[in-house]
Amino acid sequence: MDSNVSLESSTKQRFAGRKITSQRTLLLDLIRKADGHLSADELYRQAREMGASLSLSTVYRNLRLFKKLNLIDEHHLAQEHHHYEARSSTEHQHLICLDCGQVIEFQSSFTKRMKQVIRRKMGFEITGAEVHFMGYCARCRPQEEQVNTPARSYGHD
Amino acid sequence: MDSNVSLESSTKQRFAGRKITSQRTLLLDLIRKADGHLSADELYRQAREMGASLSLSTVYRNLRLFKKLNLIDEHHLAQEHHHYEARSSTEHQHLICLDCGQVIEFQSSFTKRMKQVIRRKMGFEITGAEVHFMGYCARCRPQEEQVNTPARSYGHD
DNA sequence: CTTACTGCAAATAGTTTGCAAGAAG
DNA sequence: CTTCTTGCAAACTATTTGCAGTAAG
Repeated sequence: MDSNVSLESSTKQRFAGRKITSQRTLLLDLIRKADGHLSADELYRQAREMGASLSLSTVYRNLRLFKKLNLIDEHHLAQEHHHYEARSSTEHQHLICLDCGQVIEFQSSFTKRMKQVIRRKMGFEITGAEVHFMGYCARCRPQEEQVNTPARSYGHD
Repeated sequence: MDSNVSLESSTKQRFAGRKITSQRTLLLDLIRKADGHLSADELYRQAREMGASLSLSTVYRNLRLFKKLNLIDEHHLAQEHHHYEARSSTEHQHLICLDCGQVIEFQSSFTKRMKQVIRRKMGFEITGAEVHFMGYCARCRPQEEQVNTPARSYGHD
């Protein structure tokens, strides 16, 4: 299955015929080195802090390009703006704490299996997944058990 | 028994002390009757078509309220705007076709199980989930097995 | 040289907010 | 009557685009 992975290939190949500009190289580098997910604005700021000369439009334009070339993934987390991260071989999901706002990554084989089932049962060919769980992390979780919780009648757990 | 189906309770209870306005009643009705997910704008348009007098801000304000009261769920699909739908007892996930744009709902017990595992393993209390799979539906799926070809009109930029 | 890329500013899309008028309780 | 809600317009945030100048190939 790894026969066609090109994430590590040369810069030339990366951009598939497009021109290699300092902005593109830097942006992709920053995304790859970031350990989490970045917003367009965070990315822009980081680039400027490194002394690079580029504009926010360039950031957006290139994010779109990278996405099209499958170099990065775009996530629609529970926030107003998007987040981007380098496409990696290890697929993962996100836990979002509604209190402290942190985003925790986790892995689960469920997603992979779910995809298989969907392809078989519905003929839907899945190319990308976004799995987000919202809730409260161990630290922010309320201690006491609510008695009259109105919003949790999902066939119990 | 805790199986209070609060979704069907009286209008008074619904808004938890807030005032009951014609706009609120209509909006919630429309959301409940819609079989899919609506955007704020679609909802606004539908309401206007029914002759109702309301503004887009009112739609947004009330969507926010309904969300807070757990009457509806907000989804961040792979689009620029949000989608809303009545909170229902049957939890479901979304398949989004990147070609024709349709959003298909499906159910899977995987999600429920994943949530259990996460709570046990990570102590993360999950209150809401968004599971989206992007890809190509049976109709739009290319016949040939081109998985890695970015395919289709890449035009430029 | 040629064509694609960038920066800037202006344009959009989606959503929020301040304030005065109006409706619910 | 009092308080909450609405409508309108203006504000805001995230993102896109037109155009002329600039850099990559």
